[in-house]
Amino acid sequence: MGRAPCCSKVGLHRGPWTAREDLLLTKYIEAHGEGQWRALPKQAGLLRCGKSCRLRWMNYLRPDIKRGNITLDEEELIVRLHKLLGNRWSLIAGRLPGRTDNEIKNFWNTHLSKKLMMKGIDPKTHQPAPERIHKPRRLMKDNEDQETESFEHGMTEKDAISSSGGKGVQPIHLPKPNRYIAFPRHLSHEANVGITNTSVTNSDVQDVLLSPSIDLNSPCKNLQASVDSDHSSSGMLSDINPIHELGREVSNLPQQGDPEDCFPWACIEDWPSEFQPTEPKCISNEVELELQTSANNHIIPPPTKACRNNKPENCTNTLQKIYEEYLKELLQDETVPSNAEMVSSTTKNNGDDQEINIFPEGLSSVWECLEGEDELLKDQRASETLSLHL
DNA sequence: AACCGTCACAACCGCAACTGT
DNA sequence: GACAGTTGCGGTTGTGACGGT
Repeated sequence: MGRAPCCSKVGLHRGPWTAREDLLLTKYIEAHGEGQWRALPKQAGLLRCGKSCRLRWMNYLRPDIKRGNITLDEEELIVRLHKLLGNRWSLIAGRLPGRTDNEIKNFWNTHLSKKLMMKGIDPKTHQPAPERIHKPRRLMKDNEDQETESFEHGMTEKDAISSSGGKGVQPIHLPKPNRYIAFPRHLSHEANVGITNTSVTNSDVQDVLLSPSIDLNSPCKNLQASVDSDHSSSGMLSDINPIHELGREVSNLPQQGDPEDCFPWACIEDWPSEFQPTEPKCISNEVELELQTSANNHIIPPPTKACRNNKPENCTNTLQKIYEEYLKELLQDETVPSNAEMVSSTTKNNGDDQEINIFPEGLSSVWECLEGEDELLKDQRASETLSLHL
C-alpha cells in the first residue's frame, strides 16, 4: 500500500503483511528485542525493509497494543489532547496506553475531525468554524456552484479559516518543537504502580508527571515535590499539565522591575539561583512543547529558546517579537505590557490557601477578548486553567 | 448485478532529530 | 564541527469493505 517507493527496493516484499511474516518478526523480536531495524529483516529471514518491520511491530504486532474500538473516554481525551498539542500524534498516543499514534491519527482523521465539524467546531483550531467549512461534504458538493466570494477568488479552506476566524483563532507560527521521546509503554504500568503509592489518584496526573520526558531535576523539579505533598489530585489533564506547574514555580520569581524588561518566564538567567538549571538545556522537550502550545492558546507568552540556551543577548528574539506583535493585534488599541504582572488566583489545597499565579495580567485580558469562543466554552477553559488541584 | 462514492486503516514516504564516529 | 547512519514522526495514499443507487 501507499505510494511508490522513493528508492529501489527490488526483491523486497511490500504491501500487507502475511501471517508468516508477522510470526517471523514477532519471534525474532521476542528473542532479540527491538532495535537494529535495518539489520533485522535479514537476520529474521524477512524480505522487508527495516522501516517496514519497525512500523509493523510498533503499530500492529506489539503485545501491549489495545484492540477494539476507541471508547468515549478515550475519544474525549484525544480531543482535549489535540486541543492542547495539535497533531502531535505520538504525544497524544503516549497518554492513551495501548493505542498507537497511527491509530489515533486515523481515528482523528476519519471520525473525530468530522464529528467536531458537525458540531460546528473547526478541528484544527478547536474554535467555532465558519459555516462553509463545517458543512457536510455532500452538502458542499450539492452547492458547489454557490461558492463563496472567498473561494471564487482562489482562497483555500485553510485561508478561509484563517481570515474568517479572525484574531484570536489563528495560532502564531512557532518552530517545530524538538523531538519528543515517547514514554516506553512497558514502563508505563510500572510507573503507574509506583505513583499510586504516593497517593496521587488521577491517571492523567500520573501520566503527565511521570513522563520521563519531563525532567524532574530541571527547573520543574518541584513537580515531584508538588505531587508528594498533595493528596487531592482530581483535576482534569489541563489542570495539571507541566506548564501550570512551571507557572506555579515562577510565581515566586521577581515580576516587576525586571532589568531585562522581558517576559518573566522567558529568561532563565533572571530566575533565582534555586531555580537555575543545572544543565544548560534545562527545560525538557515536552515542557518546551507545552510552553509553545500554551502560547498558541494565549495562556502564557512563549519562552525564548535563545534565552534558554543561555544567550541573553538574544532575549528579545524573533519569537518574542512575533508574539508581542500578535498580542497587539489581538488587543487592538490596548497596550501589551512587556513586563507583565502576574494575576493571582487562590485555590484550596487540603484546606490551606495556596497562592497560585497563572496569567501575566496583560494576557488575562487577551484571554477575555478572545473572539470566536462562546461564553460557555470560554468559561470552561478559564476554569479548567485556573482551578489547579495540586 | 454492476457501478460508484465513501469509509477505514494499514502501509508508505520524506524529513527532521538523534546518535555515533 | 562535520558527516553518515539510524530512528521516529506526521502527512499521505492505496486498497478492501461497505452502502447507496
